[in-house]
Amino acid sequence: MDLSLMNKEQKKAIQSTEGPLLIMAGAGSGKTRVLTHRVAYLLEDRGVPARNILAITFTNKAAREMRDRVSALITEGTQDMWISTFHSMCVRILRSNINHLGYENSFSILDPTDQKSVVKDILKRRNLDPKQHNPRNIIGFISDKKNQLIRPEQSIAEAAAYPDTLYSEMYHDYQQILYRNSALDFDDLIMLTIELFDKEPKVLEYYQNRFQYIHVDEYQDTNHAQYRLITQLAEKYRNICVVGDSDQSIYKFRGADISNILNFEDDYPEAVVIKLEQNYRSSKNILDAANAVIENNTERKPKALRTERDGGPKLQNIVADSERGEAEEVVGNILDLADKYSHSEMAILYRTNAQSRAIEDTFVKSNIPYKMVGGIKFYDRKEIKDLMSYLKVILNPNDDISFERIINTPKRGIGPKTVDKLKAHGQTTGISIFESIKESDFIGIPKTAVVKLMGLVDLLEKLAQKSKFITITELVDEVLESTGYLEVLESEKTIEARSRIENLEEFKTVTREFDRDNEISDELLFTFLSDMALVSDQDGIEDDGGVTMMTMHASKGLEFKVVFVVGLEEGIFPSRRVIYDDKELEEERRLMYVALTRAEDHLFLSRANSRMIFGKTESNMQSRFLSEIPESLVEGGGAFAQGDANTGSGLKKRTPKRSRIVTNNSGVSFAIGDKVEHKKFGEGIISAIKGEGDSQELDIIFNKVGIKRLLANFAPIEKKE
DNA sequence: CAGATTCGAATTTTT
DNA sequence: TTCGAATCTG
Repeated sequence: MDLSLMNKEQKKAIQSTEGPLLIMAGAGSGKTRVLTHRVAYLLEDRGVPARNILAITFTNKAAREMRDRVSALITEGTQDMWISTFHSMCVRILRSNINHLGYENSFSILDPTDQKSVVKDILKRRNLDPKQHNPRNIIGFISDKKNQLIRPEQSIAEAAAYPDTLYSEMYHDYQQILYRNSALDFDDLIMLTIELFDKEPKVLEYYQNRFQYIHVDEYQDTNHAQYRLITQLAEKYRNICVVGDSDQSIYKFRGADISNILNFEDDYPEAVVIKLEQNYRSSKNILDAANAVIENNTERKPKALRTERDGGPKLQNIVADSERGEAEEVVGNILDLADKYSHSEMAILYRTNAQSRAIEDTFVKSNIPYKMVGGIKFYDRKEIKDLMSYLKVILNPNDDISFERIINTPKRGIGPKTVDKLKAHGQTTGISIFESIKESDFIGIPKTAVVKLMGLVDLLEKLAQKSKFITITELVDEVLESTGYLEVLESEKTIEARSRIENLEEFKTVTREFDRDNEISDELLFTFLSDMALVSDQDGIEDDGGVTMMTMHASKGLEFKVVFVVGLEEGIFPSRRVIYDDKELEEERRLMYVALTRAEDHLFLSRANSRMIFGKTESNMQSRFLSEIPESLVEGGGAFAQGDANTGSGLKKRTPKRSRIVTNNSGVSFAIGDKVEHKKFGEGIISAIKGEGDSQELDIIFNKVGIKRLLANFAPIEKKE
């Protein structure tokens, strides 16, 4: 293996193959290169058989890339090597072993929408109001428990007070329903694999022997369950190599536990620790800015990225009037740079998907090609989910969750009352909806509905027969035709319906690709659905030119020559919800760090003096993260001086910048940053202005009582100075 | 039962 | 603002 282009640390990381290894890899430090070379080195120089190597990533895309890059480095094939995500690894293990836990090996995998319908069902059955108990919170609760490897019984036993006691009961219901449907959610995949290993030491030992060399990428994002799983697998050989950067941990809200990486050396006292601090991506100015920001986090291991690149252009500060103006500034700068960089080398990063709208509109108007990552997901679209549900039911008629979705889609006159009766019957007898239909004659369902239900059952059974002899693409066509799904859409003649048909067509490019790689067999549909359950839209981002638009979260692991970070305002980024929680604020700062370190050459930081949020105009102070960047690194207006500075691009003249001014009854005007005196609360400073007219509100940070939101017109306040 | 209308909630989310 | 879901009406 040729390692001559590697630096000292990288070489050491590649060659330390025996025993535990922690690689602390800063942003842009060539982490992926190290990982791929390490695997190749194991294969070629150490003669480790491919089948004894495991590499775990978080995304399918990352897994695919890793396999490709390893393949490019070595002569033999990589088919025997497991390079996969946590989830697909667990699916593979569970498909052959889950019978030990009482589930069918043909288990189906629930997506978040399915989860939601299960929870709503539970709420209904318990006569609870979904408004009082947001299904999202309940799903979140269940997910948390599973990530902590807490089973329903234990959760019930441990629940101390009200909502937890109820939620634990619902967790119990939920798990029971899933079990009866032989369905697993994403968290189950991990939790049940661990349970399997605990229960069946022989199975665990088989995989321990198989995976003698284990690699885990993005280790800072592992949750407790994933940590346990890795610990189990690595216990025997202890050749465990984890790679990560605690400064880039931005998924705590999903259960990621940063202490996994921080405590690695305690778990494996013999561990070798290697720091990769040489950055090969960003210019010095960008890196200095990122380092300056992240240094404000108190809970971190000190680490500073170095670069040999020169300063490069200064960071550009953009202050616009509105989100519209902000978008126009971005476009102006893109046009300026268009002769030096292609569109696909540029990206716009924002905190929330909602912020993409103004930018997208402006892009359309300016004819700038773009691609948007995330937002409304392809596989979340109704038509795709409907189709998938048909396929799932064809494979597994007892999948009630999917069956309920399609029982009256397209409309075939089977209403909620009928469905309720079927479900009730199923509940008392313990059989599925599909089976219940066969007895529908006897459970008080009107004759007309019975006929329709029988017709549906008949159709599905025919499709199930056929599915064994045709390709998935043919099956999809068959479903769309025979159910009348396509017909209904075609007769609608709306733009909406048109786009749904297009999406279904798009789906068929996926099935065609699958059909190309797979032979027709009675396992075909099973294989297809298993594959599909774990793919995400992130996988399909292909480079067809165009500026990338995405959330900062989605940008992790990517790099661009030119990066725009937009919406740098208090309340937007950092998000309003975390401002008073130091821990969460630090996570938010790590997100800023991730965003900044995506940039190679040019970095633009922008904000708007006011913007529409949920239909209301709001003004916010500049983000504290901006103030954390040394002014010497920044250009454009008065850099980050409070509440001032105009655009950096001289291209377009924006309306002269002015903070929004509001007036109260006495005719006094207020702007962000003004000091005020309140009759009761004392001295304070205005931090945000929301809304218009009489309902206009001021957020004021008072020295004594903290932040208060007051009506500008009526609050007893006076401007100071 | 199905379409129309009103109501209310609204980060981030690799699988 | 914009989405989905609950509620109302024919």
